[in-house]
Amino acid sequence: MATLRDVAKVSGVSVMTVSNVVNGRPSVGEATRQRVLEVIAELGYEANLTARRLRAGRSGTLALVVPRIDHPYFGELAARFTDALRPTGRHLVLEQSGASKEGELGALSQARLQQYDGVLLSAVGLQFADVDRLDGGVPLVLLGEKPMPPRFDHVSLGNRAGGRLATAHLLAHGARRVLMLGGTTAPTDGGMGDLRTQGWRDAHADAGVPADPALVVPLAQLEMGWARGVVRGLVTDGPAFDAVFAVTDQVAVGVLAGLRDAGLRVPEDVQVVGFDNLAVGEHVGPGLTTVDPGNDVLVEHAVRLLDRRLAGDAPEAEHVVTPVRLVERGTTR
Amino acid sequence: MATLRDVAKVSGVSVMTVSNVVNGRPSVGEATRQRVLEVIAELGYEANLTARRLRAGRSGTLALVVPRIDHPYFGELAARFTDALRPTGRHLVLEQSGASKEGELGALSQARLQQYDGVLLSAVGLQFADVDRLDGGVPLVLLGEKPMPPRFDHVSLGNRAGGRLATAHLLAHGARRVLMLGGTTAPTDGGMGDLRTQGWRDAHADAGVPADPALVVPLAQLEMGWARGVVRGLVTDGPAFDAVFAVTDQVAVGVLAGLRDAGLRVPEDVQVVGFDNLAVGEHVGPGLTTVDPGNDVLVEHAVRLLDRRLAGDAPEAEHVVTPVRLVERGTTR
DNA sequence: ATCGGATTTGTGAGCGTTCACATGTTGTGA
DNA sequence: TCACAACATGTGAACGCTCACAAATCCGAT
Repeated sequence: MATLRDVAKVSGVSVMTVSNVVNGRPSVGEATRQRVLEVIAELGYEANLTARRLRAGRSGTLALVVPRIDHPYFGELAARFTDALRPTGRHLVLEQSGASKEGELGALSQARLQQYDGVLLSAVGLQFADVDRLDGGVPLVLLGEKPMPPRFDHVSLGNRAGGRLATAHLLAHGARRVLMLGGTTAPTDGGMGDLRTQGWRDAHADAGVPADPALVVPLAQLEMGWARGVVRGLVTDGPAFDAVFAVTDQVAVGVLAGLRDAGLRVPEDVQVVGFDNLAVGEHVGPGLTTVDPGNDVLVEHAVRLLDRRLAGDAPEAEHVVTPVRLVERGTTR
Repeated sequence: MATLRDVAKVSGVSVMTVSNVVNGRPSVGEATRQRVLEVIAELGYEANLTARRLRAGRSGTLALVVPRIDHPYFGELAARFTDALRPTGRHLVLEQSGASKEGELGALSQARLQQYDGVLLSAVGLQFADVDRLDGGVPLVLLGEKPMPPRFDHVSLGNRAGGRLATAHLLAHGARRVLMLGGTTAPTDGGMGDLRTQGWRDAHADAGVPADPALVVPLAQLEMGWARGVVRGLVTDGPAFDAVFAVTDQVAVGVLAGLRDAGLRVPEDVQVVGFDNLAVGEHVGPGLTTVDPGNDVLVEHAVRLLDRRLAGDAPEAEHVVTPVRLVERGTTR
């Protein structure tokens, strides 16, 4: 690989002048610039980003850390961020923190985060303490639901409002026994499950319908297959229900399959609402009614907050909650 | 951030000794090692990966470049690679080359690729020439279907065999007019569409059933929504068909929705087979019959080939094609 | 001629690490 | 007592780049 020095030698100028040309700095004479550019093309020189980063401290690269990229929610989110960042000339790489504790810590090590100008961290699997340990060496914006150290900028979805919206919709359309699938019977980590379940309770209170705790069914995994099996079991052995609020669309797809397995019709026998507004929801079954969590707003704010830090402003941390919106489709009446 | 020098100063040894401790090199006395480790813990020292990479030339980081991470196929693939690589101590970052030409070139620039020890490049949107331009500065394994410069290691799916398998299955189960949705009427770039369509032709030839060219319908986008609309249109205005071979599962999900829109039953009126064996296929409609493209084998070989290059062996490039397998579910009889 | 100022180019150091090698330190046998 | 390993630690340079600053060049105005 050609280096700055090679280019300098061939074009008969100093290394610094070549650097100035490469970086488009103004103080270079037109003739010199042309000559240098020719040599650059000739030698096929490309800047060594590693060296640049070591010296200059920036890399033009941001990272998005997500638990698992094969969860469609994160895939869609990652694509949104990439699209939002591309026009600004920065670029995004994705890191998976993974399910395992070690993978998570590895992804969060200062050593790794240091490599980026800024990090968007989806804190789903992380505990407060894990995140608290990170000393703000790198501009960091947290994404996700859990309570997190307030010194970090933090954008979360309107989980509670969304749960309320979804459940209210079901109750308003005649449901009386709304299964909260993937909820938490007692508050655990203040995460997604807790908040969406709280929204489910809120809606019941609003509507004056008693919220039967037996209808809150936790899920060991928020996966389609798992949810499907659980729903199938609940139809025969569980409490009676005439609607399901699935904690995620992923779960909702499993619910639809499970209800079909059990011979129940949607929405006639059981109504279903999901959460996330995944692309697949539009095309599954009669169309999944779901809560749009405002990912566009999430991305917009996250980028804004990160930019603010990158610009060196260090105002007090902000905590933004996105607005949610119900998307009505065929799984509700 | 603490540096090697800080640690050295505090623990009263030289920088090199600290480096030796950090890298677990053997030539360090036990007492010294302990002291240094203590200081490291005390100062919270973590190695600067950028500096290490600049000096040592390796980073322990591999990259997987995919067109769009929000396509479930790539999400699942990325997760597989991450899982396969984690035990080996290396780690994987994901880059999106994106739909745009510029994004693609950016992701493929030597400058970017240089930052990694090795690169897995999913060459879906790339032309032969784009890839050919890359001079092997970095160990590179190509993934994907298109014809590529033979000097690169290359793993591709058994596209043609898969198309044949899918179509044969339909023909064997009574279908006579199999729509090839997302196929190519004339060979274009030798990519996925061409190959799977060729498989569709193969199966017809095998079965002695005439392959009506009118049944090959290209798709502007391989997306659920788009495919859905096209199918709906074909039911009323297109050639008669009693089965659909969808070029991807993503398309197949759209097909299922489109057929439902048109009031057709699956598999009674129309049978459907997809390609990719995405997780969602199992739970959509009556369960999507699909071709498993052997992603496990893909990953295994890709990692093996990359490791070979990383080890410095430079034997002749290999081109591996994965074995495919039909997964029978409810959308076929 | 001389000067000040703007413009253009060059110099040396250093980012944090690792490499090749030199030096120091200890123990062992003759 | 000395030579010679074997082990332990240290030295200086270098990776390729950018920073702060110094030096050179050019220009018209005095």
